[in-house]
Amino acid sequence: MNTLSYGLLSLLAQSSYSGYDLMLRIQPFWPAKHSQIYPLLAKLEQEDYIRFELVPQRDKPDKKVYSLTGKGQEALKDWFDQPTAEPALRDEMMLKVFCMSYADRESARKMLADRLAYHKEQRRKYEHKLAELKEREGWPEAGLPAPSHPLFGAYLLTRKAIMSNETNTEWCKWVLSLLPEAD
Amino acid sequence: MNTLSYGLLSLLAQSSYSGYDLMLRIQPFWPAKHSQIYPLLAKLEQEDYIRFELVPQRDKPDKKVYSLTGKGQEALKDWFDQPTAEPALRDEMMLKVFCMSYADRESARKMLADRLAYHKEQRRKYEHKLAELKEREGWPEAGLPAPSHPLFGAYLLTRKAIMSNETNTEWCKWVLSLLPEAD
DNA sequence: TTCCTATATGTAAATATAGACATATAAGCT
DNA sequence: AGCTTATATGTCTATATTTACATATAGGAA
Repeated sequence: MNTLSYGLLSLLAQSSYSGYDLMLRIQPFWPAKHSQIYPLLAKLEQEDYIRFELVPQRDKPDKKVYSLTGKGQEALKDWFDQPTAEPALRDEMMLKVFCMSYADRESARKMLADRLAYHKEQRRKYEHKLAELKEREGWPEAGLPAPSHPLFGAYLLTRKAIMSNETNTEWCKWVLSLLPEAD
Repeated sequence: MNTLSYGLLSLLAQSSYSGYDLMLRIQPFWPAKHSQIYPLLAKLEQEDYIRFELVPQRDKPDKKVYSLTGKGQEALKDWFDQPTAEPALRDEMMLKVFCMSYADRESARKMLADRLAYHKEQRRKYEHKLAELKEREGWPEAGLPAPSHPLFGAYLLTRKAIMSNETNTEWCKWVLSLLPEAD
């Protein structure tokens, strides 16, 4: 049981999902390809942490909808109380910034403009997710979901993503302001 | 040549470092163990991107001090103009937050308090690095280093780290305020 | 019609990363 | 005297992760 496994269980604690859904939803928190997810789900199913139901679909391939077993729920609780690993950020751009004084002004500006566009697109997605959350049944009519609310965690994470997004956007704009166009 | 390789070249563009130094300095931007760094440096040296000088030391083991070759400098410039990969953040805590509504209040508070302590310690290190930068020779007496200054990138990255640190700290405190102690 | 994207699931091979084993010196702690 | 930490470099093995190969249906774009 590695961290990604627990991440999948954690998502399944909130709702049942197909492997494809899980793959898409875990991206913002733990990037992984489907080639890593599917074998892991098969292993978790074999070891009785999760089970699946085959759901035939029209217009789309059939899917396996996974849900937590009792053993899975217990594993999740045990994991929660274990020490948490430090976050690991790997960003090629930060490595490039290190040698920025040796690069062309235009190259540097382009790199930052690209990152800014990336953040803008991400921001759009986060706002969409927030709107989606607020339409989910059980969402409180006023204020935030309580800590016991199943959507509490998802809400906190979306807020976190938006906060980080704003900070990163601000940083990119600041750096661009230090690199005036050389027209 | 993978991203870590370019990261090492990027650090060496700024100054000469031993493998041990490189390992320590690249951590905030691209976490890697010495067991990954040393073989990579040997490969980069074999392929003439970097060279080293054996430096005997008293009181400490001898070291290899690496520096960029002309080929390394060219590779760095070419890399800079290539499209930059998206950042990848892997944080076990974010996965735990997803299922936080199913965990004990105390466990959740402990997790966040631990993270807060981690951020505080990191903040101390970043401030130290900033102070260190300002003592380096060539640092401008007033204002920021110019974009052409060799320390420009390091300064931008330290500022970025501090900004993110503040945002993450703020988020942790906000979540803790939503989880009052159940004394 | 051909290409690309999204949905959906899988496997095989290559690469990246982490953990353990190995060695050496010196300082500080118990 | 033995333990831990920091400096310093390396290898070997296990695991994690990515890339490529595979297949199937449907919709939209060119």
